[in-house]
This record gives sequence, C-alpha cells and structure tokens, in this order.
Amino acid sequence: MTEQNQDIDKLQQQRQDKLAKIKQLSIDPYGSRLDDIESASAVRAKFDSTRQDQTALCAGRIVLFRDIGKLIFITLRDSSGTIQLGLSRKLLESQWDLIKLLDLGDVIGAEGTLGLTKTGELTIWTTKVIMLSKCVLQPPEKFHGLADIELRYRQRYVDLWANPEVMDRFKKRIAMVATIRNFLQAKGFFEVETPMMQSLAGGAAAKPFITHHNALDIDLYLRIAPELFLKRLLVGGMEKVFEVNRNFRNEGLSPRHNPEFTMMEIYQAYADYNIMMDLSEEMICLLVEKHCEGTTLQYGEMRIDYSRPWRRASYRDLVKEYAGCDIQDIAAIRSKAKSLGIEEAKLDDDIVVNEVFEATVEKNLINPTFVIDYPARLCPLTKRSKTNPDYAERFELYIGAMEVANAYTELNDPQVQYDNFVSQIKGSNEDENTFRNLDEDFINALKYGMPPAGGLGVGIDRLVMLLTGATSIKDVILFPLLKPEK
RNA sequence: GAGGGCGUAGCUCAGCUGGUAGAGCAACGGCCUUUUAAGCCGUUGGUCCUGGGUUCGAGUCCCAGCGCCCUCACCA
Repeated sequence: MTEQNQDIDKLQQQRQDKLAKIKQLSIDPYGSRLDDIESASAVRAKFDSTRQDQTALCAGRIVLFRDIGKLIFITLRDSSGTIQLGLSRKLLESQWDLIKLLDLGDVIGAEGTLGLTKTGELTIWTTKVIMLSKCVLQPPEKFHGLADIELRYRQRYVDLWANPEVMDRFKKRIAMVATIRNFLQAKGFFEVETPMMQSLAGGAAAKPFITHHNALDIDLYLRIAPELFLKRLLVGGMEKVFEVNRNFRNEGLSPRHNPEFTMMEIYQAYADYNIMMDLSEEMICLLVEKHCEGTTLQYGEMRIDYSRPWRRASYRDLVKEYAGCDIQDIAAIRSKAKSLGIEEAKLDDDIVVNEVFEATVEKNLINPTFVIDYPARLCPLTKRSKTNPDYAERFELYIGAMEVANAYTELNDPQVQYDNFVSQIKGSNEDENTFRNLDEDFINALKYGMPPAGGLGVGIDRLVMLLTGATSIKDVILFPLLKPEK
C-alpha cells in the first residue's frame, strides 16, 4: 500500500503521475549505482576548448529547466557547482518520452560530449540521460531559493541545494576542520576520542543534560567538556593530544549558542599558555590564509583584521582601558559596576570584576585579542603565575567581540586542584543549578603526576562563523536544535 | 524565562483606516534547436499558523495557544 491519500496536493499528484509514467516506460525512477561520475567543477576544469572529442558523465539535481521545444537546457547541480546539459531531440529521440517527464528537482545523470554554446556556456551535449531519483515535491522558487529561515533549518536537505551559498559555507567548514586536523597531526598531536557520556560532568561550569543507562541502571551526563579526560591522557603518557567533538550544555539558545556545539581541545605536555597562544594564532591565521579572501574579513558591521601579530593585553590593563578602573581597587570596581546597572551587592569581588569586564571590555575586542592573566579565583583549573599568584596563567581569545578560545597553563598539583574543587563546590549555590562535582579519579590521576602542560579550547562553530561571515551559529551547524513542530 | 517582531498559493512576496484573496516563479495546455531567473499566449492553484471573541462583515481589530527571528538573562 502507498501512503498516498486524498490530502496529497495537486502539484504532488502531478509528479506522482509522472513517476507512474516513468515506471510504464520500464525505467526505475529511483535509479541505481552509477560509476565514473565527474563533478561539475572537475568537468569545467578539464574542458579544453580546442578539442571536440571530450566526453563527460555528471550526476546531480535539476535546478533550472529551459525547454525550447526540440532543445532543452538543464542546469544540473552537484556539491561542486553547476553544469549545463544540452538535450537535443535529434540526439535523444529514443529517450524523449522520459525527458518530457523530467521535473525541476529530479536527480539525473547525463553523459555526452563537451562543447560551448553560442554564448560560450560549457555544455554537456547529452547522448544519454539516466534517471536516478524522482523528486515528488515541488522545489523552492528557482531565483530566491528557500528564504524562510525556519524551513531552511528544518529542511536543510532542501536548503543545501536550493541555496548554493549554504553548501559553500558548509564545504568551508569541512575544509577548515580538515586543515586543523592536518595542522595538528603534522605537529605530532594524537587525535583522540574521550567519553561523551560521563558519570560526572566536569571540566567546566555548566548545566549538563542527563540521560540514563538501563543495563547499569545509572544516570549519565552528556559531557560539558572533555578536559578532565584529555588530561588523564597526559598522565597516561600521551604528550600531545587533541579532540574535536561535541559538548552539550543545558542552556538557552541564542545566535551564538546551540545546546550541542563543537569544541576542540588541545593539550601539550611540557608547554604553557604562551605556547598555546602562539599555536592558536598560527592555526587560525593558517585557516584565514587557506580558506578566506585576504586578511581583513567583514563580519556583520565589523571589519576584522587577522594580520599578525595579534594584540596581547592583560585582563587588568583592559579593564583599566575600557572601564577606567583598577581591578585591585574593589571600591572603584563596585561603583563602576553599580553605574553599569550590575547588582553587585550580593556578588563576590572577583565576580563583580568579571561582570565589569564583560560589560565594558568584551564589545571592544574586534580584532583578534588575547586577554591574558585572569584573576586566579576565576580559574580553578589553571596554574597561578609564579611572579604574581593573584593571577592565573590563562588567556581567552576574543575575535569580533566573541570569545572563541580559552587556554591555560594547566594546574598539575593534585593538592591545589583538590582544594580548588572543594572551594568551588562550597561556592556554588542551589538556584544556580550548575552541577559541580568532585572528580576524585581525576585527582587520583594527578597524584601519579601530570606533566606541566598547556591546554587550549577552541569553539569551532564560532570560529567558522567568523571566518565565513555567519552571524548566527545556526548557519554553521547543519542541523541546529529547533523545537519539534506541533 | 522576559520584552519586541513575524506567520497569506508548492516557493518568494503584496494586501491602506475592517467590505468577501493578488503578483512573480513553479505547475498544466500550446508555440519555439543555442537558452542563462529563456521568451510569448492561455489555464489552474488558498483551513490567510491554530482556537476563541468583537462586528452586518475579520487576512486586517481583541484574547489565548503554537512556531520562527531579534534583544536580554544563563553560558562558549
């Protein structure tokens, strides 16, 4: 039985009728394996206008259809781009019945001879059309594409071919992640995978998602960070490791936040946060060089200059510069906080300082800026500065007023780490609903001795946003979270 | 979670201070062998997001709900 019913709309019914007619021609409307296909861009690249004997076989979706009677021009799209097919009745008399049943949106293969039209358009003068998949739904309008934002996210499978810039952006993301992997592997980093389901969600201050394992009858948390497992690998003797994978945080959505997002974390034994700074600068500049046009990129209203060297400024100096007060001067900081409308009275000193930082400094950090040396109390997993123990050897990288990376000289003293965890748990309040657990096994690992190390976390989605000009994180995630319909 | 905006044909969009639903693309029929969002002639197509209410009359006004977007909050 079919799922067809009276509710099926007229446009769909017309296409179903064509599908039936294709079957009557003894042709499978859903095709089969097709070997030796060339991409549209590969065919464009190989075409030699001095030759008349070149052939090509392409496969893709019909996105434009121009029927001139005994001649039909089709624009076929694959992930590499488009190529024009010329279907002449003279050449394709035996297949003309099938050709008259083709619709916009159908997936077909076409084989023929390459040539140029009068107007110089590269064309496959087709000698054989291969039906690969019938499209029984009406595709979006050919010129505007799919514009409805909600539909674009819900039906990304249409968005990707209806709006070529969407395919291009995701291809860029894919290429950038590949560049990152190659870059790190060439430096001798091991790419590893650590648990996404954890019995303790640690390594960050965030609300986790909870799930349940039936056989063991235990609750598990989707990880909020891979940090504590990657450091265990340092203890295990892997000196250089990285992981690119999803983190999950049970928080609100925004143009910069998706509940699952891709984080890359890198750990390097015998290094420190200065080495991580150099590494991140080198890596992101490589991405700009390989995947972007020029070193100054437009992002929304901002023009961001990625040329090296990037600014490195201390947290304290930046607060002085943009808030006009010294973070050591708590009275001044509190009065500044009040003037910014921050309810500072019930907050700890260091939290107030950070509120002031976020309210005054962040929005000014347009060009890549390393904010270095954070107040130590904000950094429970970070080693303190030897020269001034009030500060931790930590930096955050800001680009386009957005935090894209966070790095430390990793704390490797098990006793200090233990004390930090305990005081952090004490400091957390109930309505915060943030899970803070003491990971005793992690402390145990540190007791075996973790080499001094630098660690770096990079928000891949945000980096891709910046480098592809996407102002919403949903535009760099293939299937962003949306509420289910109805 | 709070505030603001949006939801009309398969798609992209009009629709004024309330008067009975429109265009382009797509589709269908016709013409056309070098088009480029092909063109020309003709035709079809609507639970105006859902449910209430006000009104002689609601796409339009009011209330509630659903979804999306923006801003804010939590955070990366």
